[in-house]
Amino acid sequence: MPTDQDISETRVAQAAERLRAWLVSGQFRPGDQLPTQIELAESFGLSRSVIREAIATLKAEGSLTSRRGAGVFVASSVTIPFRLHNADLSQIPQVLNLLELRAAVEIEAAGHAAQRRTPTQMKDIREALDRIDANIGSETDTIAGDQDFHLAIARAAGNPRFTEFLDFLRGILIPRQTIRLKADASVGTEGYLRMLQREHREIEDAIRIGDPVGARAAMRRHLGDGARRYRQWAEDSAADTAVQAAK
Amino acid sequence: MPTDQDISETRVAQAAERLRAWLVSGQFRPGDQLPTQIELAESFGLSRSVIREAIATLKAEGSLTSRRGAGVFVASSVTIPFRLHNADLSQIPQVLNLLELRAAVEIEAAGHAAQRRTPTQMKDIREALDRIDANIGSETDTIAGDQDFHLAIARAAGNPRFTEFLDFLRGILIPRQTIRLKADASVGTEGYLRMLQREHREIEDAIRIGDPVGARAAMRRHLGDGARRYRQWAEDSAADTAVQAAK
DNA sequence: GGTGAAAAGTAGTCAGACTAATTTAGGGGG
DNA sequence: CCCCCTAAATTAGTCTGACTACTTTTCACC
Repeated sequence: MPTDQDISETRVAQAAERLRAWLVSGQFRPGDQLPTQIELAESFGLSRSVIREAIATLKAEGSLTSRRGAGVFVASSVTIPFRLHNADLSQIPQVLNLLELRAAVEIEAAGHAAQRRTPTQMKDIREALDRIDANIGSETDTIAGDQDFHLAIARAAGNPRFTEFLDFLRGILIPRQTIRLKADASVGTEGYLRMLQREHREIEDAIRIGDPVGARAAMRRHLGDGARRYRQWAEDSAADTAVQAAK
Repeated sequence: MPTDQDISETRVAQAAERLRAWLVSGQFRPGDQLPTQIELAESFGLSRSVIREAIATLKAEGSLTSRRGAGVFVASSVTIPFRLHNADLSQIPQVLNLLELRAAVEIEAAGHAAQRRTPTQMKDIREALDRIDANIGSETDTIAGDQDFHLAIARAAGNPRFTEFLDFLRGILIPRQTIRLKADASVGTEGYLRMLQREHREIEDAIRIGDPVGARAAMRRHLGDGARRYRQWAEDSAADTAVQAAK
């Protein structure tokens, strides 16, 4: 059985990291030419092969381009990738870990929203809630409404990175969430949705009156409950489905 | 004016293309081991360097992994990339937005750590603090110690996704942070570091006694102060440095 | 049959040389 | 003075061979 633990980073990874830092810090701006590979090798104290592989990595990520005979250049727009490795979302603990990460960001987003939301953003939040109320019979519309509500809060936080990151996690978790809601629905759609709406209202209230502590607390409660419900449902259905052997 | 058109693909690109074809065609399935680099070089009629760079490309894309001494393998499970677009960190607001995102995760990590930390993890946190005290004269050691402290807390949160994500953000923000510390240092290294340590101790106390609310509050204060200090320094030095033309 | 140490196998790193392309510099002609 | 052509310098791409660090396998020993 392989130990499967990456302890020591390779020098290629280290070099790539240093180069990424250069790009991101603005030391080299889009279109700029990097030092020659030989110079990089000398200044990093590494061999040219390692530098070349690091550059190959950044080229694959879209951050660098190179022209034979000319040099290595910074691509027009720098994007830094973050990868979720081993994202096996059939594993319940994996999903819970991601839900927890998302909760961390959403809780803080609610707090910022309470301090920064514009009147327009407040209106968007409120309208999302009203839409859920209106569609409380339809499953799909309700899911969409719930997404809208959380998205509106993220926007109101006034930090585009929050929106970006939550969009990313949402994309991963939505399929799971849909299943969860269906499971909950079997218990009793309407009652469940009304409870959700109570939690939503608490969040909205705190944001409206500009109370960041209250907004964070309400959001924490809301997401904590959601995670608990998911865990419960997952364990129940796991007991049914019996076995899922190797990975 | 450069022709700027890549007409002839490099051999690295060709090799990467052939390997990609293997993966999508299902000739090699997730978890499978590829032929050795030497065998690949021979069968492709290319040098090992070219094969290695092609592999580096596919690793960057998340399709392959390699284990030193063992071999190259098809990535066993999905890796989902999250990209920070237009991450121009020479812009101060951009840095502040990322610091805020990091704070959201670190605050929650401190809370989880207070509830979940093992005795060993508690010891790691404490040792990181002691190390900062011991090196309170040296700049570089202190920065490393600070990183270790925050890293130990992230680990103690018991959710590997937190560690992963914070590592990612740290890699981006470290160069900035280093600069910031130097700037602060000019004001008075020792006094500044002692203040940092006071904040650190508060966090550590709360985690030790298992108080998640206190841990989150202390971490929020600590990171909030850090962001304020960074903003202050950035605005000051922007006024000074005025211009930085081309190189 | 289990165990531990030696051997074999494999990716990671380094050094140097050569190839092919671009960029720069210089010289000659208009 | 400018333009164009050629030659030199520069630079990324490729190849070779060696060595290191780590893992897996083998095999003798208990």
